[in-house]
Amino acid sequence: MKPATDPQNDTRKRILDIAEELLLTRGFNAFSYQHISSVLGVRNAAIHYHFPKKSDLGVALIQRYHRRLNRLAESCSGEDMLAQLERFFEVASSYYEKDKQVCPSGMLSTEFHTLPEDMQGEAVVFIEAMRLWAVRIVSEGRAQGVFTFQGEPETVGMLLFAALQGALQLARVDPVYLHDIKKQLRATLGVA
Amino acid sequence: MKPATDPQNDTRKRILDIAEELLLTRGFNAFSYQHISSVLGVRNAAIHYHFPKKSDLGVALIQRYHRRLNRLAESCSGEDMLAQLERFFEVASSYYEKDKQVCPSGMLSTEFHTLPEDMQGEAVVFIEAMRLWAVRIVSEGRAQGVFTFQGEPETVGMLLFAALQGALQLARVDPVYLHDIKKQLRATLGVA
DNA sequence: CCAACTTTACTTACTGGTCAGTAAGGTGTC
DNA sequence: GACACCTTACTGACCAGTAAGTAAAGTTGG
Repeated sequence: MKPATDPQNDTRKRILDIAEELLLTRGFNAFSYQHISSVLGVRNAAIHYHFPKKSDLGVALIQRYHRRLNRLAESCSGEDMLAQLERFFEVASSYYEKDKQVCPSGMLSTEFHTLPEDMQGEAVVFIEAMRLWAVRIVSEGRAQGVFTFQGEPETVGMLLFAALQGALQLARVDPVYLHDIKKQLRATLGVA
Repeated sequence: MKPATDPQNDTRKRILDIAEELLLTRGFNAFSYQHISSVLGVRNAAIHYHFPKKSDLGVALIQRYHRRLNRLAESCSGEDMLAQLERFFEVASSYYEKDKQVCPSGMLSTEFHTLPEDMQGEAVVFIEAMRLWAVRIVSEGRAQGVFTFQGEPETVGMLLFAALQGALQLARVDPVYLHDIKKQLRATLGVA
């Protein structure tokens, strides 16, 4: 039985929360420990206590995304495929609605070349998990006769993933992208 | 009549060429005037002579992309729509083949929040021009009966644009994305 | 035609700021 | 008294940007 504000993990969790927001709005190269510590009201070195290197923080962030993804994909695996598709869309929309964030895969793949090696490794497995989720939705959706489309489920899943990633980024420049591309993806999957 | 190596513009052009490579591989926030000057074999301040602020360099880069886009879109406007679609794909592929670059719109929209204001303005009009090119190809292609698809040409054009942007980024993590998404886009447009 | 100037395209040298990361010390809790 | 969780104080690297100087090429007036 732990108290509401667990002293053990509270600061660590708040660091991750602030870092997540900074990662998805500014990018890994464009935020600093100063940004986090000033929001948190602690000193710089306090962040280094919990995450000695910035890449430790980055790896922890990606692993948290990965755990969330697994939990979400599992939790909605019982729903019908149309609902699961909308869940996929909702994930994207929820990022946009929070300060026009992009999705983690969009930021990580774009910044990939400048990421520390340990983060690159985590990013690869996380992004592969994202791809598999998209492919599974499309694949099962067609098997159940809910989706109809040209091409293979594997490539349509990748199209779904890549298009939403691009839409979230382009929505920063023109908000219509997110709505229009979700609408078009429904049409492409034959559910419009 | 000017010599092959125009002393007037040679350095300026070489700065833009090196900066372009750095922008599309590392991102605007992740390259410095030091990177450029060391490659060019000049001192840091020489870059500042040609581009006083880093944002001046950024704006010049985007404007050059925009001019190139206009030239390319115009030069292939006489070809049949299938060829124009392949031109669009070739632009994406050529970025990937050069050190796994992403497309300018992908980098600029992802980094949008951290870009200087003058660059943001240029990025908006450049990205809008990209969108219009994609929409025009899809729109004319369907009008001519070359493409058949579910949904509206406007949203399919945006899907084409966003999906390729995402594919170029994800190709850094797994090279299959670029090929598979091009293939799927052809299928979605009914030309497979 | 040439001397005096102006301009172009740099250089060296520097500033002030930000950055990740470290070392050593303090303080409260089990 | 050991440990968790911070603090202050610091280092060295990198960053964009500036100021002042310089060498060469171009321009102009006599």
